[in-house]
Amino acid sequence: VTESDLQQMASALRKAGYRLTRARKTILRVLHEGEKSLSPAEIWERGRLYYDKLGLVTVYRTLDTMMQLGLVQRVHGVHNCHNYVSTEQRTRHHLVCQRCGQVSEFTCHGLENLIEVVQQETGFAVSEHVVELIGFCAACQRQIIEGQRTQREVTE
Amino acid sequence: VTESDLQQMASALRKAGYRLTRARKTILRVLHEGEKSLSPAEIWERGRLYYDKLGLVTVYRTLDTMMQLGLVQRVHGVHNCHNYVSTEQRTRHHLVCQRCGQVSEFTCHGLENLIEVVQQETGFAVSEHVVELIGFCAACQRQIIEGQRTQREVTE
DNA sequence: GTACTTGCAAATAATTTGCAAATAT
DNA sequence: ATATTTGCAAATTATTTGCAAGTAC
Repeated sequence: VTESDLQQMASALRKAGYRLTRARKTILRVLHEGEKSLSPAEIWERGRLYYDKLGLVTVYRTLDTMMQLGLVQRVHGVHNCHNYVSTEQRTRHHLVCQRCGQVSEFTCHGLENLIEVVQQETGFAVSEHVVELIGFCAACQRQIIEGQRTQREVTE
Repeated sequence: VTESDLQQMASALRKAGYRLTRARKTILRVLHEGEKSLSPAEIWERGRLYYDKLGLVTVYRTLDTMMQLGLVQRVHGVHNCHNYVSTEQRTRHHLVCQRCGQVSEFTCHGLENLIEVVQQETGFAVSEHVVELIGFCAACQRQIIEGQRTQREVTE
């Protein structure tokens, strides 16, 4: 999450022939600094702190183009599938905290093997994959335990 | 995809204290015979062939309760995340054809190991996962090749 | 200067809620 | 008999489109 990452994403837009407008820079920035995945509405909300004229429609349109360029990815929770994160690395493997929403990435060993086996067995040609682990991050686990303790104290 | 599977799902509803209504039986049946994942609107459309008074709202509500009971699962395509399939087995691993929409399941060897490693490394407690492979089924691969051949014949 | 982009308003699509009538047990 | 469930209409929410004004290059 460095400044140069941001530059890189900006130049990817430029290379593809898109103009580097204030709205797009704002959206890039918001996605970039977000440690968790964000809905279009949330991106809009945060973006207006930097650029108060930003329109929600522009957020939708920009997310579309950025998806096409592979600069952002959709995050598929068990329920919510409409959040986005910026593609920092090329790994497509998200670890999603179902309490605080934090999204981190993990390296997924052995997936290539699995894909190979499945292709052999089924005749499928696999071109994409969605792999997400959903659970509770370390911090939230601690807070949940705290909460239980507090509750017990109150109840008794 | 047998008749007794259907019975089983029906009795799961009953056990959870839900009534076995005509609408619910219809929705179960549609999901059950569907080889591919279906959107709420598609389920409604197919369901009305069996029960013409079926309401779309009921489809939404029934899908909610069936999700809660684990009788259906959402299928997360790269774009579309609002389709459902019935949970025949307990595997949560879908192989999705991006051309014809067919959903099949595959056995996912080695995932437990991966989850274990990630938990160790990150302190995350993983409780759910979404693993989907997206690509082209064998039949669609053949048809694509056919199509190219035909096109070439036409062009030349 | 000009083509691309924006933001608004309005249109469309998707999902949820309130409630009287219907029905499963 | 009665509590649950339904289906309709209406409300809400999410997303897309048309278009004149604005802006990056």
